[in-house]
Amino acid sequence: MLTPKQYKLLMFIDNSIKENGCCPSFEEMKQAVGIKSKSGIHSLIEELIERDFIKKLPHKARALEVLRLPRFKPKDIIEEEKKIKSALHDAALKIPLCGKIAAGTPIEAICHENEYITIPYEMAASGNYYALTVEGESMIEAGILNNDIALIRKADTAENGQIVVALIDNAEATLKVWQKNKDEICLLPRNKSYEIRKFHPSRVKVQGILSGIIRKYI
Amino acid sequence: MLTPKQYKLLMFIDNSIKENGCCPSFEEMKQAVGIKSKSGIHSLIEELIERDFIKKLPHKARALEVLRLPRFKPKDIIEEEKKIKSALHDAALKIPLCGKIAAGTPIEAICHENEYITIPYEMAASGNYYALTVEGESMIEAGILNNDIALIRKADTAENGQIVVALIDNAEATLKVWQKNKDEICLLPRNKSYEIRKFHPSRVKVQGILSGIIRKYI
DNA sequence: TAATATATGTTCTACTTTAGTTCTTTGTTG
DNA sequence: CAACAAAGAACTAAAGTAGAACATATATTA
Repeated sequence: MLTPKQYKLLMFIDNSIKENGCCPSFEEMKQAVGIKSKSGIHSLIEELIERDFIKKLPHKARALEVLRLPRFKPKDIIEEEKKIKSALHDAALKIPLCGKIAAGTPIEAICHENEYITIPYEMAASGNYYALTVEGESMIEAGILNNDIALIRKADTAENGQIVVALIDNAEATLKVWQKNKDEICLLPRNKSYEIRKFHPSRVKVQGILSGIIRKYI
Repeated sequence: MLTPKQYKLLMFIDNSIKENGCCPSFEEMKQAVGIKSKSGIHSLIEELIERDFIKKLPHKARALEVLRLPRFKPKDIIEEEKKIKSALHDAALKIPLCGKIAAGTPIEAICHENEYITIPYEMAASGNYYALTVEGESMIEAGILNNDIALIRKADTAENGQIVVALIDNAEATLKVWQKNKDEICLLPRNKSYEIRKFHPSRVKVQGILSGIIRKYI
């Protein structure tokens, strides 16, 4: 049976010939298998020849031929493929990135369908999510900075104290702490130099609840 | 198997015969393959004959015959594989989650190999990354809160002003703003109630540079 | 049909680039 | 430390490029 490297190389050569019609060079094999020296490839190939998996025209370059393929995969390869699969599963969550939150238009209107952000799987295990770029400093004391990416779970109601995306007069979307009193909605900033805004409940709609923050440092 | 030029020529000849019904001349092949001398074509053809891909009627002009073509994969399989590859590329990376950053022991020592966090692909396009849970409030004015997940890019040097994971006396790891003066390292908090700590350069090592923050709201 | 022109194919030399081999060093692991 | 795997340098070989001279087919036409 083959070692993982031998298996990987054999499959690469076979695949490469079937796809490109021509035999890969040692340099290409190096890359594919992930080793840094041609001598490594050389010995792998000798081993594959010895085991009758490939044939070589002597004194020719790029003149390998695959004779047969192994029936079984080495265990390590199976393990690796499983990992890749689960990584794929975990990573499958892409959510749309919907422009800037302080913009004066409703969120739906400014969604570009082709911008997505990949988010941590655990972060959005269920429900519908979207992402916004935060503009402005009004939530700075809640650790939400300008240009942070806010992950929003779609919702139309909120509990007091939650940070929400609120749509005011169907025109302006903003990220604030939600507080509903008897006859009014208060949108609380988390920055002392910003003022609390109060609205009649009919003027304000919850568009989503803040579910995560992602920030990148350059 | 074939070299790229051999493959190109073989496919051209095969195609040409199928399309025009007759074998192309050397001049035509020169153009098709992109070389400037007939001798090159000649040797390519000799090689193709040697490998049993084409046959030649001796002492005849334009008298080549294609015997076989390299085995190909069905196109749909190639397409599918490409899709998987690009999905993988887009997929989020998993990086190890390494315990809490304020802990008194060096980071390497507390890494649990089996805890991972999936992060946005764009966030860690290259290099080696790991993640830490932030403990404490010392960076609160930089928008980094208790329990945030800090994404760290492994590094052993930093520029002044960057937020780094600093290891002090090989014992204590901490997240602070890095500032190197003439003869001392200053670790600056971003919280007025914390003090700046100063060390002799020999006592402090950079373990990584803050590359991202991920926060989850429940 | 023989002579000839043109198209086509072959061989040679010289050279550059790419590919493959071998050997030494280095590092790892049991 | 022995056994092994990998990395790298130095080397050898093959592939590719180019041009010229030569050889052979095929077509033309006197």
